[in-house]
Amino acid sequence: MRLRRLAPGSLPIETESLARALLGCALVRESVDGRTAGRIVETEAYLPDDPACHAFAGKTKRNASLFGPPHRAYVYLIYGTAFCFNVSSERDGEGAGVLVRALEPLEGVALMQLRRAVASVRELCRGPGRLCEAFAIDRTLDGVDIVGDERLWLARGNGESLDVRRGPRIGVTRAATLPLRFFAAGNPYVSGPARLNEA
DNA sequence: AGGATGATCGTCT
DNA sequence: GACGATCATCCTC
Repeated sequence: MRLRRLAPGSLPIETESLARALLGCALVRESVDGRTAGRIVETEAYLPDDPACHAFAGKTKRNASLFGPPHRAYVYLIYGTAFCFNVSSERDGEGAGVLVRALEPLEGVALMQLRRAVASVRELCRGPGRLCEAFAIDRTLDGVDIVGDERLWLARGNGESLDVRRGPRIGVTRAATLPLRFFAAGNPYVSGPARLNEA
């Protein structure tokens, strides 16, 4: 499959715009075991001065990537069991980012199945922790430049436009009602409860 | 040094 | 739908 890198500078900096722009792009992971790729179908924006954003309480060692230049990976461990992958946003020095919640598998399905021990293609990357496991994304990739890196990078979408909807973010306890989750309507690879994927 | 917390997942009913 | 696993990180003492 032909995967073409995003042109440098083609992604927006502002958080909500970035969350929208990432939908439809392909995420590509190159590892010693081979390549996996998937189309981004669900994202969540975590804004500056957003109580739900990890950057809200200030810069720490863990969340430093959120405060760096835009379009860097921010990877962290949640509940001791799963990694979550984000793309940093806003200018250098400002803490914000976009969580990637679900991918539609495009390439390397067998490798994903090996890593996840799950046969169902639908479940391979349906959820932030699942996609990180399928793509072997962990803290060693924290901070990489998602546009220029060789191991983890973004590719252009295939041109077909997605029907983008928005709604409340999943699993957050603070600022729970803000409609900052973006997803492709009707796409079976989108995570979250069905009732939130209709509107 | 110790305790609370959490942007999840898989399993069970 | 409910619940427990599991641990890096951060805050407080």
